[in-house]
Amino acid sequence: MTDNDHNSHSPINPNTLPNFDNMPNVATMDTSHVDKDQPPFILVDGSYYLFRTYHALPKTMQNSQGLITNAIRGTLNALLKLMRRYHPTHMAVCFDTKSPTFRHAMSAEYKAARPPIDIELVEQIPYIHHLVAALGIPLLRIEGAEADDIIGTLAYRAVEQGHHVVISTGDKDMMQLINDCVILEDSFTGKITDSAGVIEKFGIEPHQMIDFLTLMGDSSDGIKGVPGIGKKTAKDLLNKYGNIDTMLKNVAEIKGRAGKNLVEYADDIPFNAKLATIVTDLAIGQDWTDLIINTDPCAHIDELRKLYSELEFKNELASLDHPNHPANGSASIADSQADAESQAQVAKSLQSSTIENIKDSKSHDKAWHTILDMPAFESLLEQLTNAAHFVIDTETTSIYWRQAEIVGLSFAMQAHEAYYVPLTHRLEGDELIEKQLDRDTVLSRLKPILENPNIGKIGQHLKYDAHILSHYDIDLVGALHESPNNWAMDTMLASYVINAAVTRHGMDDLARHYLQTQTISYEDVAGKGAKQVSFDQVAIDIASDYACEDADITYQLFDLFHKQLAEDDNNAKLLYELEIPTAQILCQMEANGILIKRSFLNELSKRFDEEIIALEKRAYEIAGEEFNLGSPKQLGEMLFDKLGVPGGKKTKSGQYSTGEAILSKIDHPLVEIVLEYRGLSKLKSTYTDALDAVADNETDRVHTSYHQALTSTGRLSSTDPNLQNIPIRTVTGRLIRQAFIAPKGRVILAADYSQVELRLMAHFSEDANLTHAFKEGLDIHAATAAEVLGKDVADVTATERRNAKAINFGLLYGMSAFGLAKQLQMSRGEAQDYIDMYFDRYPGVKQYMVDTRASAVNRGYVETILGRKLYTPDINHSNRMVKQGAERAAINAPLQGSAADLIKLAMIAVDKVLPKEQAKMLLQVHDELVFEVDSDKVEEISQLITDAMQDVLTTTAVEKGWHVDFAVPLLVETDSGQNWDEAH
DNA sequence: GCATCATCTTA
DNA sequence: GTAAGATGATGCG
Repeated sequence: MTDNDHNSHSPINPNTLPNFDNMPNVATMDTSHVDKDQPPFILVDGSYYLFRTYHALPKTMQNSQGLITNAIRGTLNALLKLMRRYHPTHMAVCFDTKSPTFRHAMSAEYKAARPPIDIELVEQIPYIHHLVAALGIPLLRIEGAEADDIIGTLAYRAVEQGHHVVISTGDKDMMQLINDCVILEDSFTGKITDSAGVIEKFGIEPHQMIDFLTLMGDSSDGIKGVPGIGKKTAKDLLNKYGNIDTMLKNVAEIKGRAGKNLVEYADDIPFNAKLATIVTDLAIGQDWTDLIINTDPCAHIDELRKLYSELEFKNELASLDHPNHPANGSASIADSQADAESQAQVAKSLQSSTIENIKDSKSHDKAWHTILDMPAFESLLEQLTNAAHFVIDTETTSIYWRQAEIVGLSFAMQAHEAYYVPLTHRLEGDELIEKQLDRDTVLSRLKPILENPNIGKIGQHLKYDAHILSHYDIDLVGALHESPNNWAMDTMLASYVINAAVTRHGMDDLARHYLQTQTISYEDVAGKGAKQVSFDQVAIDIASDYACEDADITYQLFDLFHKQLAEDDNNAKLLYELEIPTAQILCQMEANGILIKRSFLNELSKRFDEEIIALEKRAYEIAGEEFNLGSPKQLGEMLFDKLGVPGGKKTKSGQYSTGEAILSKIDHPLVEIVLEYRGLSKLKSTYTDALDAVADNETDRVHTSYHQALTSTGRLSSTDPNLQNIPIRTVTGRLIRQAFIAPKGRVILAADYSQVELRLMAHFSEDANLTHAFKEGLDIHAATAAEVLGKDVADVTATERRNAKAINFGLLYGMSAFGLAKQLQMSRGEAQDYIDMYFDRYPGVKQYMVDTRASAVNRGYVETILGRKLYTPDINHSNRMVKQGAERAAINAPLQGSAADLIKLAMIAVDKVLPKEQAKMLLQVHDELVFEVDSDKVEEISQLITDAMQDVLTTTAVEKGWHVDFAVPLLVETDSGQNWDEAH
């Protein structure tokens, strides 16, 4: 099918800039003459529906030819909805065209910022154009004009001539066109916005919308805005001054950053205002009176029939034989016409995208029970014993597992039914509420069931519940029969494996996204902020609803994910063979903790403090006055204003940039002091003081928490404290590492994968040179320098090696010449030459970059070595910067993500062979594992770990069904010593 | 009291 | 240029 241009109109010269000074203003025009009894003139922002429905509706809407039809259906539904609602006589659907407009002429960025649209959407566009035509609705595409401006112009003319207007769009920029007789209606979300709606949403009037956007900026439209002025400040300033002109006249009285930046960026305001303004006086031929809907049922019925059958819109097709034509806007037909399934899909997607339409989970028929007596508990025990699997959730006094005590337990054995067993809810005076069952009795009766490996355990973030239960000497185990590994399902990890990027993986997020259900929030039951109480202070009936809902929702999620995983064998394997076993190991590692030498940390802290004070004193002498050395703002003003040092650059929020990269270029005694001050105060506050504060007072061990469902690539993250960013690069920083020690009779042993991401690059790219270097065991950075410069490895200088190292890292990060130039302090051209030389010598690597970008664009995801799909949602973003960012992330993701897969496999492999009496796994730092090991077994255990890690792809991975023919050797380096520094 | 910015730490 | 988390300063309510 080809696009049919019979509805396109004569071009507008994109180089002719509109006259913004005399632009007619829809929001402020006179509307007293408008007759509201007539049906409104409807202007549809076709481009909005195209993009919105394409991204919001499932891609599973397809015909048997594999054509995705979600945007076609979504846009069609929007049109039909409008016709049903208004029975309009005049209407137009407006689309952008590909040709440049005056906005391109205004801004170079605008010109460059036209990325390709997803092919799956492009394919749908001609169908939409044809459908609009076949429905008898005028379609407007004007070369050189944007849909927004066509709509603005026609809306103005219609109102001028006495008609009221409905603009069908969800684009907030269009709010500037609202007045008494012009409203916006988003037919996808159902939201209608009039003047009151604008005031409610942004606190300003529609006629202030242009100024509002100009001040605040709008990244999606490339409007920069004034730094330091966001939604809120823009609103307040407009309320005070009415408009930007008045604001600028009184700018002297505007305090703070906003006032300062208004002056500084005043010159940019007119330009931004133009970008934000919708044109209302385009020289287009059509008048609203020309845009008549053809309501003759027979006019295009054959065309419609053809389209519906090709698209396989069955119910729409059937409805054509009905006496009424859909273009009549007959409600009875329109309601019956979309087929039930796709209507349901549309409805589902709608619910997930608008909070107002989300169910609350209580609207179901529910059977939620509170267990308060032994007979009821006995009955529950019997059900749990006989269940193949069930959901368990613990309620506790804290979100930190280390200090949490159990308050109650909830269970679910099927959807829509749940049980809560309150144990230690308290009255205000901390007294236990009497009617509850005894905690220890309940736990001891549950213990055999929770420890029974044949009864599957399901939960949301089970690592947490496992920690809690282990406080009470219960070892939570129990898998599904079809998956051998422990725990039947962790819904958080399941969601993470299925799609790490589509949503966060907290239960509230999962309920909203997958079940279209808004759960009771913790704040609802326990209050928020300082007034929040712990769960044992929540009344039992309220707590029971909350806890039962958690278990119920978790069960429903289990049902859903179980089905989804049955259809994707690799995802199931990633969950059951990789993530869940990893979670169990993490649970042990967190519980182990790492011993620290408190006295040493305290000494360091004291030493740092003395040096900091001395530095402050010297700084004040140089500056001539006291100021806060830790304040970038005060430092910037002191250095660049008061002391008059040249080289001041400002950040986007208007203050001087004083980052290390800038300061280290400045030759001034104060700078030296500041850099040393910063280094020391960072070490003191973030490490020496903080570690001492979080260490267990009895055991002197520090227990981090690993978050397993957070990063976009599959890496773990570590918090409270973060033990993945302990210093190593500087001598002083390394002192911190010396505080991490082993207990008497043991040593710290660290094992890390050498150059794992570059090896993965060699594997994926199959580049002959890179592969060769690793196979020969060369110093990879020196080898790169030698290769690129065409000299012998032995002749490579230190600088040459350093540059090669930077380029190797750059590769992993999706490097640009700009970025490399900054890193190496060379010109962009030099950096580009260097990159060109590199790609000339490593053509496989270049090809990998090209292929990975293409894969991300075409499929919407990239894959790791174990087949984990990492989705790249912004890969076709309309903003060029965002898109390029997504491309770099897409290049990096398979490398970083595969390294994460490998270390998880390694943890599982090592855990299996590690003699638990003689060694403990303590930490994971992305490509490194840290252990404490009996001193007399170091050699032996070190070898055990090295072998397990190096052979992981030929042993553990294969056992679990992943067959990877890795292109280069995996190398593990180990070392040991009295502390973590010595072990590295 | 809470959110955001700038800065700095790691792989 | 990728991926994270913690801190102090600052500004807002």
